[in-house]
Amino acid sequence: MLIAEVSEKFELSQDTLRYYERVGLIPRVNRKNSGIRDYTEEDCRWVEFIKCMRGVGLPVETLIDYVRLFQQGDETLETRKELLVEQHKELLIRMADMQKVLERLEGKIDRYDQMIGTAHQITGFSPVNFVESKGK
Amino acid sequence: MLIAEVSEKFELSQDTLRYYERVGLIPRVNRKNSGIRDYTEEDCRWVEFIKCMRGVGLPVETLIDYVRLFQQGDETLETRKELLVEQHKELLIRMADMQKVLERLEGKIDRYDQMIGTAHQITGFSPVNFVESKGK
DNA sequence: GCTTGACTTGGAGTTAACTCCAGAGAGTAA
DNA sequence: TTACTCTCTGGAGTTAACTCCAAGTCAAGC
Repeated sequence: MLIAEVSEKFELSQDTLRYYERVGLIPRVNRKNSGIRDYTEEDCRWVEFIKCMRGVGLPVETLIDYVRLFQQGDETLETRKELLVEQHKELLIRMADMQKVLERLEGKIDRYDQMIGTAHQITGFSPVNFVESKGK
Repeated sequence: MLIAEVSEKFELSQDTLRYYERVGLIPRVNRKNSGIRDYTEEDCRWVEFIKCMRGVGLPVETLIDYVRLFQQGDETLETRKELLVEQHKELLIRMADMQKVLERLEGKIDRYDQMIGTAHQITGFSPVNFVESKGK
């Protein structure tokens, strides 16, 4: 598979694909005689995996570590697992934070709805204290 | 309240607090005669709010818009609400993505557990296909 | 009056993660 | 052969969001 096809398939620019390979986010892709990249199915799976993980913000550094460990073979199974467990933990924390913000936004939106509904009656009422001061 | 106290209280560097104000992430803080910032409770609430929103990745640009709209008064209530609704929507999307990744990581971790448990029996078994090829 | 420490401003520097570019080579089409 | 298209590499440039720095001000303590 040529880089143009992989780029199309995963909606990643060719530059990004080359960058991923250069920094070690995916293992080195084989070249044809002419030096042109020829992506295998396996390569594509790596691309998809990395795109997915980057998509939710796993750090490039960490993913590079994972790929490096992977290439070192079975001795690193434990370490790789621990790396994944750590990332799983981080994700959980971030999702909990987001859940909190989600609820906070909902509260704020509700209050805006109320204010908009009665906006003409209560002129001079400061939105500052009403909206911002709740749940300091 | 002095900048040092606010910095301490919210665990944001003084530079970050000044930066937030400079770019409009929080409204302008009043100064004493000597020119030194004197944060009110209201200012602190803004700092907390912005820290919280930035913490889950809402873009600086968007939050600046929100603050700007806020300062324009009641005419922007509707717009502000829409902005919050949009961010709420985005958060939901991101959380759904993260949920998927969470499950994917769990699957991967399970497979690593299996492999580690039987690592001595199955020598020569390639982790590449076993771990990476599932659920292409 | 002088030193010290916290604060000010404007502007430059940093970091992460791409993104773009110049110059060159290979393969195909006329 | 010439032109065109796709790709290559190494390196420079960009963007977002801080982070650091130099030079200066001010209030308090000695």
